[in-house]
Amino acid sequence: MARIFALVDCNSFYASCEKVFAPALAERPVVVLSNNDGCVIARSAEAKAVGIPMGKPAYQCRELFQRHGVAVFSSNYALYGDLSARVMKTLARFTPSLEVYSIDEAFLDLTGLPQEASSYGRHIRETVACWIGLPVSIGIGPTKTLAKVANRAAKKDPALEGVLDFSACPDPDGLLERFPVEDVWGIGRRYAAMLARHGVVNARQFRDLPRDWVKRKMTVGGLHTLLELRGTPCLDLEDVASARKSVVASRSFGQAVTTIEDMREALASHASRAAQRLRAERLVASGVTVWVQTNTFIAGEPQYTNSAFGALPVATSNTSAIVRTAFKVLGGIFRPGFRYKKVGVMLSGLERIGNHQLSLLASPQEKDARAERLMGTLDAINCRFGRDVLRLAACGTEQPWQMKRAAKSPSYTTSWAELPVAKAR
DNA sequence: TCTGGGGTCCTAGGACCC
DNA sequence: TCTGGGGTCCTAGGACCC
Repeated sequence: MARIFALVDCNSFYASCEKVFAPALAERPVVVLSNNDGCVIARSAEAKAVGIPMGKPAYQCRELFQRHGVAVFSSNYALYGDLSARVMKTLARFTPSLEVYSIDEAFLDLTGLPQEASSYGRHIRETVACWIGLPVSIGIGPTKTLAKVANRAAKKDPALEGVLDFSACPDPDGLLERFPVEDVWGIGRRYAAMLARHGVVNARQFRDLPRDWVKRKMTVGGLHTLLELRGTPCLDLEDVASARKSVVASRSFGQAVTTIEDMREALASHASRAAQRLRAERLVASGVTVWVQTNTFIAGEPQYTNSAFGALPVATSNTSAIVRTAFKVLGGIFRPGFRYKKVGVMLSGLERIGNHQLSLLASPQEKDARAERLMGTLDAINCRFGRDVLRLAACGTEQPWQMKRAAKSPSYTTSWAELPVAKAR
């Protein structure tokens, strides 16, 4: 049976989340900034209309913000993550098979749908708007790549009212011709530049290239994209999440860090977050990579970046064990005399808990069990009373390196203390 | 002054083995 | 001294995604 895929994607997701709880902002331009209040990472339709570019450093936009009365928010991932989960739960009602592709996108398998696909899409769209208060766009097609194409077209053309079925499109070739090749899923900046040198600038031209040329120039990934544009599915729905291979935690500092003491505090705090994510997914890690980095944007300042790997004696998700190894690795790469911008940690060699190889030198089981209970208690307390209420002393108390979040909205849906208040008259 | 964070996959090439 | 073919594993780098 011919496949039918739908891609549902929330419009200006982070900015829309902020609007859900601030109805006064409904018609106003809204932007959300990256961590550390660095760059613009989300813009409402109104903010796009006044010409605020994506990815632009916030300090270069101050004037635009003022002139147009833009509401500016620091990113609030607790809020976005929670609204995302609600959207996904809603979408799951509409399909036997759902792939959560990112925080604001999901693929739905609509193969065998008894009714017309675009009216089903409109029904999904209205339901999400009504239940969650978020606007979505829906693209439908015989492959995931064409569903992506349709989705973007649906978003761009207001006449489509947020839903487009590629298969029902009267002029598919024309649609692909108007579609810039760099906007095709799987074709990034580098490949787009290479293709432009060969005179290929739109999706139709790309679709009609010879397949072995594409395979040679862009490997199998590029070939899959080509075939998918021709309507041959190469990518299936991944409805069971594939096993994660690594966990990364890193942040830029709010202000430059120069001492190893501050560096260790920040590293301990990132490593704690990474270890907690490991435990939440019932995983253990066998290796720790640490990297440090100065601020490459400051010309004329001495630059240094380095990274190193350390094996954990036993695969573990225990925060203290991971922090201990991370400190050892940091000791090997930290050089005094630099103004550091960032420290990061990556946990690798992940395995399901219980599956992992026990070391011959492993400590007695009793000790392991106690450490495990301690971590369980720590997670439970932080879950109940708020993230980081309980943390390792090594994370410090002053934390001068903490990132800036000057304009964060309340955690409306994930913190008792910050619930929105409604008044009735 | 101020420039995000977290992932995956593919390939080429080197080391090493028989 | 010459010297083939085949395999595995690891790493680095490049490309992509949101």
